[in-house]
Amino acid sequence: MAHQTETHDDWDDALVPEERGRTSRPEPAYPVEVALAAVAGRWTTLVLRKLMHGPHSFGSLRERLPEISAKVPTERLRVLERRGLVAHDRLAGFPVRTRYQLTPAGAALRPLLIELYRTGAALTAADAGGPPARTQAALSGRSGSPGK
Amino acid sequence: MAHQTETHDDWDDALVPEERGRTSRPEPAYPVEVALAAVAGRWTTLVLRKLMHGPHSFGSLRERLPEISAKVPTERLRVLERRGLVAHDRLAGFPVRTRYQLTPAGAALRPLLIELYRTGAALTAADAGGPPARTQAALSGRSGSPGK
DNA sequence: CGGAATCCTATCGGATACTG
DNA sequence: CAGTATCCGATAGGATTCCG
Repeated sequence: MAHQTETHDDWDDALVPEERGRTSRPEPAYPVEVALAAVAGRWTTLVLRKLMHGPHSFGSLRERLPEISAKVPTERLRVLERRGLVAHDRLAGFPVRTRYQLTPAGAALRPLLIELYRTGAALTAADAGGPPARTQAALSGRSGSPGK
Repeated sequence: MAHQTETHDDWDDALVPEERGRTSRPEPAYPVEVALAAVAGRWTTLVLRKLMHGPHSFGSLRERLPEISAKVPTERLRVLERRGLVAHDRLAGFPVRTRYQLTPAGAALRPLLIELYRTGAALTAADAGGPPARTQAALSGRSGSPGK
């Protein structure tokens, strides 16, 4: 394997397929950060999951998530809206009813939620199945030049 | 479609394939939360990405992530270790050198990182391509019984 | 070189109370 | 019913300093 003069920042094409992914800091435009920002925050994935089933009203969401406080769904929904992941409309008439639903962009988060579940389940299984994975013994003790 | 007496919490099998996924709060054992916890925190995904390429020393990591402060990588690495995602061994001898590398469990995060990038890139593209997605106009005005 | 300890600040999450 | 406004405690992140 050829190593260059200095940097061997070998960018993995699977992890960083584009040029804009080659950042050395967590800038907001970095795609991974964008996706994380979309699902970040307590209750966010649960709200999204509910909305994946279809539209929900404000109270309807709170019913399904009983332990959520008053402010949180408001905050979450507002952020999700600002990001274009959720939209709402008001069904006027009686006691005002608002309907929240995912936009196409929001619906696009579905594969990510599935992958999050899958990964988390796998990690949990690994926890129970095997030991803490102290791979120390598997490490080779090469003490060559530090490289840089 | 059969609806039961009260709850029509139709659980999407893709989103919630198992019984333990049927939670109404963000409990730590909920797989999605497990996965999110693994990649949560500033710089975490970047650290993981570096380690995906292979082992790194403490200083090596800081070199690659210049703007990271001293405490953060320590904290991140410790947390990742506690979760069994990273392991380290010390290459004794001269100025002590420590080698961090992913455990098999840590390497299992790779698909998630890829999916995060993919999703984030898609969201960004949607941002640039289309308007803020005020789908209000696209919402159908069904004013039937709220269901519950 | 590789950390641990300490301090400080910004932000988040939650509870409560009030408004449209 | 559907929010908004305010307060507050907990925590995360960053800088700095010191120790193995």
